Amino acid sequence: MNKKKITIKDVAKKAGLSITSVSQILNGNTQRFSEKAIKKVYAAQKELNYVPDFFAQRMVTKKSHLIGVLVPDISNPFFAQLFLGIQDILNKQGYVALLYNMEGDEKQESHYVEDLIRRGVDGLIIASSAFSDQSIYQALQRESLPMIVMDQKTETDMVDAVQADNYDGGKQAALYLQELGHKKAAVVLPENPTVNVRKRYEGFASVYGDELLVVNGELSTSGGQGAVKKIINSDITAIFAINDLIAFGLYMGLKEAGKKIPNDYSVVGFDDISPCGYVTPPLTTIAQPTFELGQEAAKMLMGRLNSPQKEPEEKILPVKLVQRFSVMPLK
Amino acid sequence: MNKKKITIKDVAKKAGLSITSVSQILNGNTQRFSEKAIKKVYAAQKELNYVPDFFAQRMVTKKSHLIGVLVPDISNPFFAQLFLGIQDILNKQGYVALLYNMEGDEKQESHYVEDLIRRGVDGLIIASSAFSDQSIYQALQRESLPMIVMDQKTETDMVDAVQADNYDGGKQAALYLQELGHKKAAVVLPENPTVNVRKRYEGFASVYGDELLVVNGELSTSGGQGAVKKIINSDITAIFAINDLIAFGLYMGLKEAGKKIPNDYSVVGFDDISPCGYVTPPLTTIAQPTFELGQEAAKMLMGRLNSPQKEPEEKILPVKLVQRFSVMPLK
DNA sequence: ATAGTATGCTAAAACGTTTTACCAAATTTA
DNA sequence: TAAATTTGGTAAAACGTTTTAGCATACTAT
Repeated sequence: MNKKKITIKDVAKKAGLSITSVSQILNGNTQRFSEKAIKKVYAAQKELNYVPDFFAQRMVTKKSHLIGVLVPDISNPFFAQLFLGIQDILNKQGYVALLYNMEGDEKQESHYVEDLIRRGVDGLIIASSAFSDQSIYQALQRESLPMIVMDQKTETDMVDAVQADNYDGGKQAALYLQELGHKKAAVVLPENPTVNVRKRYEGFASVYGDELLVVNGELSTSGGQGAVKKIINSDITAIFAINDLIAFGLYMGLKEAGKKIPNDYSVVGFDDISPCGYVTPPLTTIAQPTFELGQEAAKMLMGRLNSPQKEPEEKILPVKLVQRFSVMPLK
Repeated sequence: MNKKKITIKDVAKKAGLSITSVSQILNGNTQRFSEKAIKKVYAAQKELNYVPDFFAQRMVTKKSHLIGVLVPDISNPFFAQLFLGIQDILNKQGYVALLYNMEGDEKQESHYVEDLIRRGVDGLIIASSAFSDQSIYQALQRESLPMIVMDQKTETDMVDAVQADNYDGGKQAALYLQELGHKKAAVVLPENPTVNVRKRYEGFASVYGDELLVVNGELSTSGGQGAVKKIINSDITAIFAINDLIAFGLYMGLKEAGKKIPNDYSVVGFDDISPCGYVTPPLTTIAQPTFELGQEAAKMLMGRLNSPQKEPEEKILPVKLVQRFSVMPLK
């Protein structure tokens, strides 16, 4: 039970060198040292099974190799997938992600951010909505913490950003539906949409113009379910669900109402989360490169960490329509 | 741009007291101090907007208030939900979860655990499989780090554990199916099942005995899809998918094969993840109290942190059958 | 031979807390 | 009134690194 922590001092003693030398060599600054010294240090390290104390290290370097990640809902497979992409890159670079789930209380977002700052994260990836909160942005500026915002870039932000081509996605969905003969369409989206969601809508609206029925519903299955009432009271034949969860809600609601997809209504979603494939009928949707989106965000953050002064960058990844069986040509 | 870090020293100076006093008071050890001193310290803190440096604090206290969480696949909504439950409790207590996703390379699990240890986590929640790896266990013992294992408890482990009543779940599924007249059933599960999965199987087998067709398939949709071939070549009428993802795979495979659920085959799943509700037909399944499972694990870990010497505890949460529309009585 | 320059290494400061051990003054007890 | 105790506080050590500044010694060039 005598757990004596092994410190750099022990290694130095065993190697017959100074603490400084051990530190330098172990950190790769080997230029100024002899072969022999280097060998001895590594040998001692191995023998003692020495690993530097994380907190002591961080205290002096001020780098935690910790990245804060904020998502609105990790139980939405889209964000789980996104997180996986982020983690993929981060881990390869020796960084680790601290995941915070906003779940409802997005007002508290600034509270979480404060906490993340306290814990000494080196940077943030914000895939959540309430970034609009100016106070967050200022807190980050104050600490000069780099961050990447996902899908939330407003034109004025001087901040790195990565997003999917939401506008084009909406447009593709609309073009596809129109080509198949659908004259009138509905789109269901939240009342106060975040930027990315609004872009999808705008892309869609750019082709459907006035022949568009807008129905409000939250970004969840119940949001979609709640929207069907208005839809079945209209004369539209196609529905654009602003995300897949809403589309699934429509599935449920429409079934309850005795309507068939795609016979009565064609529906296309957005995201391409995995249930799209095993729902009935499989959902035609606009696929985001979700994993890659996460990777890209992480890469961009790593990039900024290495060169803090470079110009804010913005990356837009393409989306594509994946055709399954929830859409039919209107005869 | 002159970002001078505010330290406890600054607070001490402003309050006209010693560093020691400030530290004590701010940490709630106010007994030995006068009202006046206390007031002054708080005032100074507020005025300077002082917050203790995380790493300096940790370096001396050795507590990170960080909990490592290992899951096999965060994109499975089950684990996302579980994580939410964990986070719910942890955050309320001022702790934070470090989520690691094992995704495939479970051999690397011990590598991740090492990393978690290096980063100074105060404890671990392991919902992953390869805990069998003895070396992990030893590493943790060596550092005397508390951990909770989920769904992986083998009889011999002297470790805190929380799990769902997997055996009973399997049994409930079987009883239900049998009652509806199904004489022969199949169960699909991985070749080398983890403990929890085996328990489900055993519970199911305890009622079906010999009339049981065992088909192997991984814990994913593709695992279920791959299993249908063997199933349609048999004379069984009911299928127990050892988790919901497998069930969804069966949905896809059976459809391809031109079979209908529940008319041709009744299927029941396990977990009750959210897609169960919007798949067609909605999936009858054994519901785990997923969120609560996570909460319970977190609570138990907090408990052990506070009293390291208490006896290892084991908690089993009940599961229940939720009937939807993927099962029919056999006429 | 002498100045200059690599080469190989180290002592000590710094990072910002918590904790330990102790002290002086004021109050109580005998 | 002397001794003991309580009250309100502090100085300094410790935590385990990285980094800065510098120091011999040996080699090179003039």
